[in-house]
Amino acid sequence: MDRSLKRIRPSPPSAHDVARLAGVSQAAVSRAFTPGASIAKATREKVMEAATELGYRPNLLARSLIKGVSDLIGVVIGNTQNPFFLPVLEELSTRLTRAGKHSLVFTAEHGHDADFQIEDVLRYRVDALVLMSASLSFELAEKCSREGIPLIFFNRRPRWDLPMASVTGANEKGAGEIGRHLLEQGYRRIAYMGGPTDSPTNNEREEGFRRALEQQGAEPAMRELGYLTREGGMAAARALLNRPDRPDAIFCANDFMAIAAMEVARHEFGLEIGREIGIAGFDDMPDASWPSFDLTTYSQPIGPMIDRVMELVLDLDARERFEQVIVEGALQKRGSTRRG
Amino acid sequence: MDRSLKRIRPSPPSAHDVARLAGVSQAAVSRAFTPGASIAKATREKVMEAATELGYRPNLLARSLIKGVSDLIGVVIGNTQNPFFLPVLEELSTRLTRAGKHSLVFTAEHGHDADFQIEDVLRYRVDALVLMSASLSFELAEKCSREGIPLIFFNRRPRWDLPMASVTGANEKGAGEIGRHLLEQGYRRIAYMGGPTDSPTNNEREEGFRRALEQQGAEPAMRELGYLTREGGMAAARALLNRPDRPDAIFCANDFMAIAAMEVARHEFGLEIGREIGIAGFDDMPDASWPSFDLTTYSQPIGPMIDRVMELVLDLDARERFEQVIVEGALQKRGSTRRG
DNA sequence: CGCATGCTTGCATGGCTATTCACACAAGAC
DNA sequence: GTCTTGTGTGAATAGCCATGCAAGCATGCG
Repeated sequence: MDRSLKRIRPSPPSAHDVARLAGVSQAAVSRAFTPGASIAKATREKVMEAATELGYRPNLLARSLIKGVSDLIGVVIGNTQNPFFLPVLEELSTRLTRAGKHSLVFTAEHGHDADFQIEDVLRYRVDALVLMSASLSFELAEKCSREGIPLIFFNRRPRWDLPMASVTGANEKGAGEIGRHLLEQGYRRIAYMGGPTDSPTNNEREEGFRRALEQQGAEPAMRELGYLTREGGMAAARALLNRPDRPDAIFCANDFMAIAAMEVARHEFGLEIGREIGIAGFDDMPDASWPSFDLTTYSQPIGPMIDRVMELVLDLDARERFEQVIVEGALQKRGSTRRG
Repeated sequence: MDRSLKRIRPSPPSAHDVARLAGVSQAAVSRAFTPGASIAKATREKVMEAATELGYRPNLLARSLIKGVSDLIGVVIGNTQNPFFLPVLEELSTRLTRAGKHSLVFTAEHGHDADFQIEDVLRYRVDALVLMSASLSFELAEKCSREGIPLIFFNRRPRWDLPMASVTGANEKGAGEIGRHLLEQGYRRIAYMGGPTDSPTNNEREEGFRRALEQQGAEPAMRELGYLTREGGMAAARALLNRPDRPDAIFCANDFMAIAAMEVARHEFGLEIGREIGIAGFDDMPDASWPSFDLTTYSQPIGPMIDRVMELVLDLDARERFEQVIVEGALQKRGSTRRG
């Protein structure tokens, strides 16, 4: 009986309310809030005044419904402990907002499958989908493309030959530079420590590295593939360092794992980093330059990479060009591979 | 002339299309997709079949428009380099998705002001707003509350006596434990290194720390307040360590700054961490337990904290109780404060 | 003064779905 | 066989805003 739910939420004023107060039509209100619309200055002011008084704010959901464009960009972050992605996410979100878009963030729960959530993403009619280090099943990818939603992979190339763009660092090139650098420094028993073999990023880095060693006539690298977690990296490092032919240098698929390896080498095996064991990573994430790590690595320049992502998100034409953009970084020589 | 924009986007099928194909009304389609709605099993199947054939997916924007509930939760992350927030954000986003909500992420561009963006947030009719380590001006906060949008501060108490809830770690208690721990370890010239004084989080930690020292009859701590960036932390550490009465222990407002301080102490001043200088932080972020840091800290348990955030987001009643939830963590004694 | 032009404005409609209401129909009670 | 329930269904409406269209108005030109 009159168990009135205490104003669950006072429904916000609509354009009609404003129109009534301002003594104009609802259409005028709409135009007042549309930059460049055909409306007299005086009218716009009247409307704005009424709007302020009522606390009116156009409902973007309704606008999206009409325009068929939501201005929402889905961002899927692969479930990773890798701190590299925090600045990336921040930068992306900032830039999207500045461009009048907004980021709807999802996390891929179990490693690979952003699958389950995609359904939700699509229901919100996002204008584009940015996948950060996450994968996608064949069907799902197809579903998006059929839906006309551009797919942009960040830091990961799409596995199949499907219509989607990608922005990645210079994996092969960078890994090659790391390989040559290690040889120059005099390391000879070199290992590669990577992620899962079904990760294109991992494979490109390994391949670039392998090829560089080969070209220099060096022994092929030992391999140890773990997961991309902290524990995975540590386990992989232990496996390598326990080998009878213990490597004297390790190139890790990313900085995060490199730091894990460094910690194991230094604190579990008592090795002096650089002199007794060289360690290199990939990404140049902020942690890499802490003096305690001083990690040699190949940078993935976040700013320029996001630049390219934004182009792909905003440029309609790009939807038809499924570019594989590669952004070059630079070798960061640091103490972790300094021998003498 | 017929410069047809090559199917800008094939407008997705609507409930009407499905209804026509299935030979039912649009209402039936709606019901088929509404769990618990009054619809015959056979009808639902017919609808689902047609829906699958057309690739139909209910438009959440339209649904939101009707229901007056968007299922969108605004998440504002303060512009911070602090890696602590990546796992927090991931966990929050995952949990929201699991609860059928979705996170609209914004970044507060210039330190304090999430202000500018709030306007956008409100236009999307978010159901709630979670502020992570970000502040909000008085007017904006009021605007939200007038709009009926619950505000939830995470890791930061609202500065004014306004209707908003907060979930924070046990700042005072934790800082007190750190203080007592440092004294127990025999440190005597103790410093506090914190963030800006207008940050309630900073102030609570400093206050808890100060009081603990006082109760133990110890000298009041030296203070050095920097910004919450890496460079700020390093600068503050240099200032402290250059003092004639150099402290023998430093408690930093968070792990991120503690690590910055540790790096300066170790690599610029050549001090042995623990023996010559004790360092403690707050948060227990993943990096803190790398053996190279082995940082004593007070944990902010992400899981339980997010639990409480979710309660506040989901529980309608909570909107009327503006709770200040404090989640206790535990002192993590590690090597960075081990003297002998 | 007549008319063309350009700027403003309101009306009406559309976009997509959830929900109320009334109604049809089947099953069960008597 | 009638009456009552109950279940399923469709028509109609609402929710909020943008936009095509036509009409109003003023201005400028001839």
